[in-house]
Amino acid sequence: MAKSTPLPGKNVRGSASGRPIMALLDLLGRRWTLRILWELSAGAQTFRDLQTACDGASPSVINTRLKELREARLVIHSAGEGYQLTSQASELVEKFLTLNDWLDSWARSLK
Amino acid sequence: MAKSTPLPGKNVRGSASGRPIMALLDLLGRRWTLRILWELSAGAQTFRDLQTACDGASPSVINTRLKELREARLVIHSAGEGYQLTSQASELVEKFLTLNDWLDSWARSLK
DNA sequence: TAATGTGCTACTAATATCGAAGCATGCTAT
DNA sequence: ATAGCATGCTTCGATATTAGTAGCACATTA
Repeated sequence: MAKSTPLPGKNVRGSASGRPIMALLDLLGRRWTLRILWELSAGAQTFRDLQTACDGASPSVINTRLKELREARLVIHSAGEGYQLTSQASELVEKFLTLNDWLDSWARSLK
Repeated sequence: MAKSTPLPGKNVRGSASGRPIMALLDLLGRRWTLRILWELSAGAQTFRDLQTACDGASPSVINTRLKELREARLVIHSAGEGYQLTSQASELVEKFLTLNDWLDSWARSLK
């Protein structure tokens, strides 16, 4: 059975509760998903640019992740611009990945 | 070659830059990692309780994730208490805990 | 019309994860 | 002391996911 896109209200891998947080944790816990959101937070990218930015990850995975992110309305594709975050995703990435201070302190603590 | 724990300053899957953000994205993008942090944010848990909370995920994966999280100093294990977040990890998880409004709006937008 | 860019799909191989079983240690009650 | 019981795992074959390479279809540009 093919893995389906985790969305609020649906059963997701590891939880049958339908709670949005579980869908989000499942979605973001797939390989390359966080990285893609991160790379797109810098601005719109074409499929190939995105692939390059992701250190040459397979097109098959990139494409699967983009499909999931589009179903989850976190990414949209527009002909001229390429792939970009929805405003909703921008908010998420802002909350989630504005971690500069935290990252510095994490890195220091591990030296 | 076995997958190693992604840490700041090291080469991680998908990036040779050593940047802390890349280590974090790799670490958090592994299955169950986000979920474990989420479950532990409610308080310390024993290995088995954590496994139950994670809907019966395999002990092998849970154990691998816990090892990684301990190496990354995001989780500690104390004999009496079980597994728990470090203060650093708590700060990080704050980011998820403050997502309630975002999650509601995400869920609504997908109905 | 040939070259280039873009967004993919198809396929096989490698890796990661699942799922069940079970082991070792340290309690605790009998 | 010993028979449970909880905890923290380890092992292993089966299954699922991801990686990696090749190449197709369409559009634009030269």
